[in-house]
Amino acid sequence: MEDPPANNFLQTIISADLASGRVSTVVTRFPPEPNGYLHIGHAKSISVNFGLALANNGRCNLRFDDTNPEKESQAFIEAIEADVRWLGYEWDGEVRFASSYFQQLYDWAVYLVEHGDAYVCDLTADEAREYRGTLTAPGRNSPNRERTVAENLDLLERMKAGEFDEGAKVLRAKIDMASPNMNMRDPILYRIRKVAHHQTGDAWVIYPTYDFAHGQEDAIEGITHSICTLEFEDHRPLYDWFLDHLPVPARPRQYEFGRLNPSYTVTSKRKLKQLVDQGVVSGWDDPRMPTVSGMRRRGYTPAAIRRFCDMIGTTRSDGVVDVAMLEFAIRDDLNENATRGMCVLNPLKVVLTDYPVDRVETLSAAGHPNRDDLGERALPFTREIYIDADDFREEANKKYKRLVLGKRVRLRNAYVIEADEVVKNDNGEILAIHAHTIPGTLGEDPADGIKPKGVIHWVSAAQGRTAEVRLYERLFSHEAPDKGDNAFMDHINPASLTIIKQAWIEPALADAQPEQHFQFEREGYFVADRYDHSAAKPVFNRTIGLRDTWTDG
RNA sequence: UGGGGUGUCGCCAAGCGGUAAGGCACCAGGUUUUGAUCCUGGCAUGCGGAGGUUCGAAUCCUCCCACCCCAGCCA
Repeated sequence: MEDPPANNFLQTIISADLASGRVSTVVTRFPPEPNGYLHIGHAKSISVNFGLALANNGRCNLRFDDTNPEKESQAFIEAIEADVRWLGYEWDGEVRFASSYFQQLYDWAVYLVEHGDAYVCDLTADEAREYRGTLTAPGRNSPNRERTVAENLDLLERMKAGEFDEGAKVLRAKIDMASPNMNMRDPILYRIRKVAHHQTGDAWVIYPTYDFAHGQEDAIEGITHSICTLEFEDHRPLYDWFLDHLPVPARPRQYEFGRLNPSYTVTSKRKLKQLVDQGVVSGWDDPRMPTVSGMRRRGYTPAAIRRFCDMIGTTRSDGVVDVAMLEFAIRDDLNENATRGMCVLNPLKVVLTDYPVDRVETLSAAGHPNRDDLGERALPFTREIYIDADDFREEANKKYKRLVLGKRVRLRNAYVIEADEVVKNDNGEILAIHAHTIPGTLGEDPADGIKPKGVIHWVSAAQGRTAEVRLYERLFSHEAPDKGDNAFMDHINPASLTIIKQAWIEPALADAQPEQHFQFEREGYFVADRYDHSAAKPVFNRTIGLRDTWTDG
């Protein structure tokens, strides 16, 4: 892993802990709930947790926080494992599950009851909310708060045995209903849910809440630094309270960092799901989705995503990160590593009238302008070729560096040509260009000293192949689509996907393997679609366009 | 109006009492058979605000302001 050592407040804490001897080995964990797909925000968390373990010669567990069977599934578990691996990380040992600690957690619940620290409460959800008080007013004690230990033990056992209906009873910690921290107002430890669990089946009808489970899971696994996002900060006193009141085998500590909020995107599971459900995108792995699987299909690389996470840093402030930074990371990676090729998106035929009709000249082009190890590719040149319609104008000002009637242009990796005439139909639409080659310009400037102003890409009409090309742009046209409740649906970019059914690609590109990355010169970075691409029917997705500083003249 | 946080360039982010790193973006040049890459230069007398301590403050103190999180039997 080439991740540079992190230098942030978490590393500072870890270094101090290592130096003081509080911990001898750093153990972190990435604890997703298997109720959805991983997105760019999770990628940051993964990068932080695995990165810190790696940088300190420690370990990082992958633990599914599966305490709420209603929303979870095995399918999500498998997808998450695949995403973590794809990002380039390997967890320590076997995958862990909170559910495999259910018996231990229950035993600890009994322990709290025995010590007078927890009680069974009969309040309904509505009543409980009312008893809880508000942000500014203290709550009131539950009428069941002073039940005897014996009675609580009996009730808890019967909850576990399935004697009560869902919602009829909960187990709560006895802390302080007047605490200014809402999380300390007798939080719920167990609730009754008579649904099968994807891991434990019908073994349980009561399930622990996040608060009662997380810290203890960390203790069981010997997690030294339990890193989560800022919104859990208020839960830390509770996290510590459980560890203080239970005979846990270790003493983990919780630390929080600021969530990643990229501009022009939404990352809440609810909103992403809405995009999928309403058909705005084709699925969770649609190339426009900020999910790990979506970015993968779009053509982002694990290295670029990791690099991006390093670039943005890890702090306790939460701001909006400009997606331009993510775009920079992927361009930077692909510029260095992607093989070059030529693809004409908006074809305009050019007939080279001086070139023999049946002649096929096999030229050679570098796989990469400054990396010989990426080899060369054969490039057939013929009398009829396609160029992009945007690369020709009948007349243009001096800033236009492409083909202009009566002027010259360099065909990338081939000859310099000069446009002689425009062929139009009755409606005045351009059908083709007639041009001629300038002899001796293969790898050489024109002998007459009249150098072309620009270079354009092209594909042989006779030897090229057609391909479907999907041009993706940002899903949202608003910098902060997440602002407001449902407003994000109003900011969807109607042009986020343009499908070109018949683009022309040079023959070498038909050999692309699914998920292979390319730079289509002068256009951008593209990837052969993970699912739809084949040699028989090539399909490429635009990952990101090339940086374009050309201001039209 | 209770509690917990955060405020350094358009964005991210170093800095931890000694006189504002870096990256992204942007702007201006140079190189270039990709208007890409690459290279060079520019870009905070200022660190949310106001006071104060100090020879000296983004860094310490006081007060104020803005924004974020918390009232799921979600995580």
